[in-house]
Amino acid sequence: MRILLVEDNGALADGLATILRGSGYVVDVVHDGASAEAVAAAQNFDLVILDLNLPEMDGLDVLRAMRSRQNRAAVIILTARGAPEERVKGLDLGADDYLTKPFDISELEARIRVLLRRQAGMRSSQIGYGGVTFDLTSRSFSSEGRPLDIPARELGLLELLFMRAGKVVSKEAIIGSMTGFDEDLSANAIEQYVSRLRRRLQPHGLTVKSARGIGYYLEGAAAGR
Amino acid sequence: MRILLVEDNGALADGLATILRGSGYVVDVVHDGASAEAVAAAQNFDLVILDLNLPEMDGLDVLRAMRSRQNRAAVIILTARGAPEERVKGLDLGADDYLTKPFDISELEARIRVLLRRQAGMRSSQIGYGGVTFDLTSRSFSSEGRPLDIPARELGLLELLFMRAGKVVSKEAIIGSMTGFDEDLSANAIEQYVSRLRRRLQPHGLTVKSARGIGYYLEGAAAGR
DNA sequence: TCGCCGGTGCGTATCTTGCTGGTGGAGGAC
DNA sequence: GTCCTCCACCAGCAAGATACGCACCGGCGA
Repeated sequence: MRILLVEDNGALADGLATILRGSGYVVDVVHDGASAEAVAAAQNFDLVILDLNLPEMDGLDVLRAMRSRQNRAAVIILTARGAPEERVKGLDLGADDYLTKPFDISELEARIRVLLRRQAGMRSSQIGYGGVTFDLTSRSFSSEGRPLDIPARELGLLELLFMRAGKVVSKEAIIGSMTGFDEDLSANAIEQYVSRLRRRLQPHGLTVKSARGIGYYLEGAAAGR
Repeated sequence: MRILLVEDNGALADGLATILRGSGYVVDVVHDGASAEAVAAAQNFDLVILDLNLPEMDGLDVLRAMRSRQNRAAVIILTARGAPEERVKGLDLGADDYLTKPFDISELEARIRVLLRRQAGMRSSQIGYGGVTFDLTSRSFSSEGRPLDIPARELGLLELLFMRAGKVVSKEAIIGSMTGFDEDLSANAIEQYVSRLRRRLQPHGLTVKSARGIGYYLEGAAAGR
């Protein structure tokens, strides 16, 4: 986990950096707004701890610049100013949290854990295959950021194939997982869905291959988690 | 956007709920830990505001129970206790933020915005889609600098679609996040809002697409998050 | 009172679903 | 290599499901 610490008070910066390193984070320190801007633009950090009172460039301006550059790192603001309007402004500018000096080190560490935990949690719900990604939470497919418009039945089949990610799924297994107790589907119906899916997916670099007499599987470069 | 407020002090609960509703959130209120547990288990909320001092069941236990059930809703803890160890404990149990009473309403609202924004994967307070931008801070839409005048219900729906950033949102999810306990909405009503929104948004280059049998999503070039 | 907002009911247009049947190709038997 | 069988594929179709938008009504605030 990589943290950028922006703090002009040398003693405080050193102390914080030492403690955070002791907790296992990789910490880079800069002492003014302009360097913060430059470093944040050049490298990727998971988290930025940002003092508001900075020489060269105000902390809020650093934040604004980062966000306008689509930098998605989490940001914790540190400041001596306690005015509520200040805090609200910082938060609305895109900060994720706010601590007023003097603060408790263990509380800072707890808040860091919260933010890193959230970031980790956000990532894990997508599966990519070929040019297409599947979002587990919304159960929807998208290609290049655009949602794919797929009817329910075909979507169910595609989801199944995605979950088995490139392995062959037998026709019986497909029928089994797409029907309830009292319903049934002809094997031909499955072939029908496959045919329709193929046509729909062709522009997106994803193909459904058939294993003759056995079943179907996805072909395309696996990508993502 | 749906919020669960857990607070045993009746006056405070009423006051907060009124203010939040005034800001356009759907707010449900419960007064003790056991009910909080039950309600959170049964329904989906975008955010839970949780007092720690509760009858029946401690706030931290409610939080623990939620997280162990994989409930991923954002949680803000409210408490009179100011001890740093208390805060650290709350945050490490899975809370996303912590406010000590007495707190500033505008700060609470700012922190709510931060959490909702983060859930949507956004880093700044402005979201652009097609020719329309949404400002999280003022919860208002504008096109080419001019504010758009949209009735409350339609605004809620459009906000939801914006927050999901072009992903498909199921009709059930829409109904869920637009209604509280005792209310309900017909599926037809949603279709109605969509229809009205479409007419309203057409001049501004923004279209609501329907994924038949699944839900709705926004179409238009996404810009800024 | 008027006008706007929120919500329901219903007829119509559109899309999906599952089947049938015909065609073509794969692969085994000889 | 040739033939033959079986399987996969797809066009087309009818029935059913779903979304759409209009008409309309009640409520509330100006």
